[in-house]
Amino acid sequence: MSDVLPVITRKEREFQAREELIITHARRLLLEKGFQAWNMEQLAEAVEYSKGTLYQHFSSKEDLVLAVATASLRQRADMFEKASHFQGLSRERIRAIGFACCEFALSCPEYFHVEMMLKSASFWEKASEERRHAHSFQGARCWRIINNIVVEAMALGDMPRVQYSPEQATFSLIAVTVGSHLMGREPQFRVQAGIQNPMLAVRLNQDLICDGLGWKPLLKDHDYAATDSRILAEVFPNAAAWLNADP
Amino acid sequence: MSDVLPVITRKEREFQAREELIITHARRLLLEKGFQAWNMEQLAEAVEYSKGTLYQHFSSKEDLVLAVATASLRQRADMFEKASHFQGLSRERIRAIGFACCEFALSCPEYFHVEMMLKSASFWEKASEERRHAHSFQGARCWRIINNIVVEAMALGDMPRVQYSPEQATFSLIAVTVGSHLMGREPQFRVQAGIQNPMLAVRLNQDLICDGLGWKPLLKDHDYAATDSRILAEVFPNAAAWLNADP
DNA sequence: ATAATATTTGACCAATGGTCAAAATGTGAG
DNA sequence: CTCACATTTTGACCATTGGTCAAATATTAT
Repeated sequence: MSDVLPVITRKEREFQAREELIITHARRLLLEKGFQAWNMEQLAEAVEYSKGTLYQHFSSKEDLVLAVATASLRQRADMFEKASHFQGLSRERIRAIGFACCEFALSCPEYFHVEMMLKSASFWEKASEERRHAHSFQGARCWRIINNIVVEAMALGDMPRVQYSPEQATFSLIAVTVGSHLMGREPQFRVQAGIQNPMLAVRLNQDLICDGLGWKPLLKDHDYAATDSRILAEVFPNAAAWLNADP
Repeated sequence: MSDVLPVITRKEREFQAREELIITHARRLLLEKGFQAWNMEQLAEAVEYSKGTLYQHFSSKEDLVLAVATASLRQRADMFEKASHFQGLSRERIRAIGFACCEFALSCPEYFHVEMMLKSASFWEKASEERRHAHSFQGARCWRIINNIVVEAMALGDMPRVQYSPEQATFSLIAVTVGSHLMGREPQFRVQAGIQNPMLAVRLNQDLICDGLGWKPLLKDHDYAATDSRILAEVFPNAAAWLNADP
């Protein structure tokens, strides 16, 4: 019961707490206004510190935004990890990941757009080396979790391994997911496509890819509604009724 | 043979030519540097006019970038239209659109990222009303061409119409395509997925969606290599060997 | 209490999107 | 050709904002 063990001092804890505060407010601004329509002064006011203090945490506005994205991405990986422990068929497990991704998208609605933003070279290179590394690390976590399930599915014979490599299948799943989340946020597309619940559209598209990959059991050969109930109950007990609704 | 008919005067032609010049250079800068890492002064130098002249064409930097995106999108719709005249089965025709989209992506590599950029509210509202309208119009053209083929496929019985509405199927195709193009441009993903040719990955993912939709004939039931040869020969005679290569 | 150290602040700087009066160019009548 | 008028182009100028740093303030140690 001494002060020796904790290598994190009170100061450092306060510093970290402040960093989280800044990130939270920056995330809100990103969601409400995008990247351009707010400035560091406004953010400083919002967190009740001065601009100079912000720059003790982040080397640039880009560095800060990358930190926001990475925080969200870590949450995404955490939720993927949790979902990956779901007990069931390989396709049921990838389905749990699909739910996790929707749950995540509801919790971090700004994420996918921010992620697209920081892909431009000029953005990336204005962020600090550590933060870039941290972001890549969390991205790799997400990739690995999905890829592991795909590899396992092929090993179990749930998915044919002749046509596509596991990495290609993983890429397909990620591409359709990102594309669906991005498009599902566009009012114009939502109207044209008559989409009421964008998350349902995301999961539908994931199903199409899985069926296309021949990932058994196919949609028509299994009672996935029962699976969904289990996933919601076991993995997201608090999420409740956000997905099945199709008004 | 008089000067009466052309309602476009020499001045107006020169004005339009200069606008195209500006858009072309802006597109190059967007591709090389993204949105932030160049300024209107540099662009003015590049086109050998002054900053003030640029603002006779565009009300803001955002307005200019939207013009770039719309010019690309018009080209995309034109190529879709051309591809949609391909004679063949409904799934062969949607395949021709898939090729058109890859050909387009090679010709306008900056497009998808720029498109994502202008989805943020602050960006959109800094552009002029006319340009926003022009952009929506070209977007609707692309949508309609795809949707028409989907509707036709369902009418012909090539695709089951019970599970998904044509609009949902169209949305799936667009989402997977956009997602694949975006992800395929990320070196990190390319390495992880072992992708040599991103365009091949895009078309593969489109195939997965089509198979998932039950769009007959399925990949395994038809000689699509022959179809591809026909598409390349008939629709893109100049494109030559950019796609089948799988080194 | 006081000195030493660490932290916070906001005035300041440089870069840049956007404006506009003045300069330059084009036009047409005499 | 010349001059007056209209149109177009220009770049100095302004306001905003990302980023810096010396001074002010707070904290800690003696």
